[in-house]
Amino acid sequence: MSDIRIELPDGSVKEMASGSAPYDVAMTIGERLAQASIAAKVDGDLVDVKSPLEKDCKLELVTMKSDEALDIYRHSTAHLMAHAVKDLYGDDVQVTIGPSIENGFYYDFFSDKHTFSPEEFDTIEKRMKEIVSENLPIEREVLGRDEAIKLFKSMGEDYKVELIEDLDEPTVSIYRQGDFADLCRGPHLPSTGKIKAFKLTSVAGAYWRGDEKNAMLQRIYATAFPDKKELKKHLARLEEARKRDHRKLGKELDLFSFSEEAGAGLVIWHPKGAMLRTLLEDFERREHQKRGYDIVMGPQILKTDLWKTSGHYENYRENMYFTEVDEQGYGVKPMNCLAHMLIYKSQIRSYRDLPLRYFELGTVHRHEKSGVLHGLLRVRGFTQDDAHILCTPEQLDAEIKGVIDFVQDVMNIFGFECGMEISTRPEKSIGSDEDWDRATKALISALDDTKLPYEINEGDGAFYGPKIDIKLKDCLDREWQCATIQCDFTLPERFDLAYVGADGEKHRPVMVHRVILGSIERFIGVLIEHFAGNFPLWISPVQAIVVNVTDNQAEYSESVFNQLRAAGIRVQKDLRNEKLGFKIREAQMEKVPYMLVIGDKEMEDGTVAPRHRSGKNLDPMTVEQFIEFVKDECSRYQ
RNA sequence: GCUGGCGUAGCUCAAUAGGUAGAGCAGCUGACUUGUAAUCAGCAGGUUGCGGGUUCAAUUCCUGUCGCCAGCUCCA
Repeated sequence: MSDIRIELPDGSVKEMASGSAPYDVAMTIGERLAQASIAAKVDGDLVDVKSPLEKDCKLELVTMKSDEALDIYRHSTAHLMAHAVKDLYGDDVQVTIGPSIENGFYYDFFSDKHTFSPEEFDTIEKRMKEIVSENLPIEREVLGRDEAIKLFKSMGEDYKVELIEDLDEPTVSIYRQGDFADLCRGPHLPSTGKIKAFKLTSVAGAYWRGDEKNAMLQRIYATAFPDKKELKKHLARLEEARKRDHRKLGKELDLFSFSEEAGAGLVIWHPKGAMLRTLLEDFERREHQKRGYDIVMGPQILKTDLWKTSGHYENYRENMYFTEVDEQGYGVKPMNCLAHMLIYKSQIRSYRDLPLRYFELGTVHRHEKSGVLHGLLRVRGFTQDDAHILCTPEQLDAEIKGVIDFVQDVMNIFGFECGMEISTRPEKSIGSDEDWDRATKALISALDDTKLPYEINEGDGAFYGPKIDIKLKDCLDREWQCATIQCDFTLPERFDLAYVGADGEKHRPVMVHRVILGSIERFIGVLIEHFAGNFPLWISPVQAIVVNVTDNQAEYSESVFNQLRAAGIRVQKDLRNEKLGFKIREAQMEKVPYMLVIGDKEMEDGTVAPRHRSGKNLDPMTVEQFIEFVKDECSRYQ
């Protein structure tokens, strides 16, 4: 057998017999490296440590320290779980697929005989641990297509058969560990004994191949880490995240509620929540005015015919609420664009008028499927900070840049890091190539200017134009779209919008549809979790609370309260005959930024003793000083 | 919408071989006049989400419906 030349990352070259495996190469370097190697990269492709090398190549060993390792580790743990499930339930369940995901993996099973429940997790985990301690070798085997189909048919694994039948390959690989075999591209850990720490977390339904027309499978989610310490850390992190869940905090801080009687997905804002919302809305109006937007307002319902003109009746009807009075049909608005179109059309527009930027805090209603509702993050009635920019094609570029800047300014103010995505022309779409090209380039160049990373989703744009989506994460790392910037070629067309150009001819304006926070509801939801309810002073519904030590200071406390309120501070008072510690505790749980303690000392000196919710005490100061102090801390934004 | 789980006092939760509900906190009343995360005592509080069924008897079993949770699908 001839020798092959294997180049290692440090540039050195090993001469090995053809057919040697990466494991053998590792052994020539050291046994510890060989034991630590869980896979290898051959000319950039991931393979098993035991897969034979046939020709000259570049080799890189993959240990748990490398980025790819965790994926492989979790994928192997998914096989381990499937193995355990097959051992326990045999032919009652069929395996399908089980990829690694962030922090762990899942595996989808089909069964019409057995329904998994979390109570079984212990049993499954126990069996998994047994297989780990058996330290079974995980072996790759390459089969011909027909052979593989025959094998999985004999095993009664219909889903695997379907997968192979759809594969356009002459051969497929399977991985065996003990008597368990699974169709898989690999690579995998060399043996089950390498798996150290995992925990099944939940079970939920999932459609076969993600299509709701297909069978519903049972998906078991699990988390897996290279060692127990990291697993524990991850579970603690999840626990911590649950504490800042906006649905929990919303109730505890008395911000909002939902009522079964009112209807699902309809937010009821309590005084503190409504205050928070009002502060954000005021902020938005100021910021939009600064940037040359005109504030407009449209009606809540518009005639059905108009929704036909816009195309919503045809494309969006299932999501809309309709009503009929005096034989006239109306649609409750799911979007704000219609009235904005009408404002544009209310007079003849010159190119000198453009760009026009119409801004509306527009409340819309959409009948979302019941299963998707989620606290404030997905509701049926919400208010968008919506604007439509109508401009000439030449102005598009600058307008988009302006919006991106706007989004960045605002996200910086709140301290959000956000992920950006750009979506390009889908197959089914309208508009000329030239329009799409111009708009897509405008979006890309604007994003390039920000120097921030972004992803491109080819063909994921709306049918009417390309878009940029900006996503924020909730406390459990689920992403939610907030800001979005969309170019639209349909509406100007459908509404026959025009402007008179310098040439005296009619031209079609371009429309940009954009939101900054997205929906006030969703943004507040994310905001609550981001700050864990400890809102910055400028948006805290209650900024300070006056707390007296005994009845003796009641009158003075009352006057302090009145002064603060008159100065525009959002202040409350707690003059109950309770111990100071008790009152502090309550204010603390309400996450009030400043507690103004007033005892005999403060009363005599004409001061207050502010205690910050962090537990830090400020030096006593006069009421005037405190007012200045608060105004100063808020001054950047209001 | 789909799959699975769940719905008990304002809140957090108890109560299974079916036998008409119990605790803490909050609330109310009283005492205590208190210095930075819970003072004590007493009182009151529920047609067990809602409708139907099985049963001598249903919080518990069945069914429909509304809502909530996890995920899928879809979207701000």
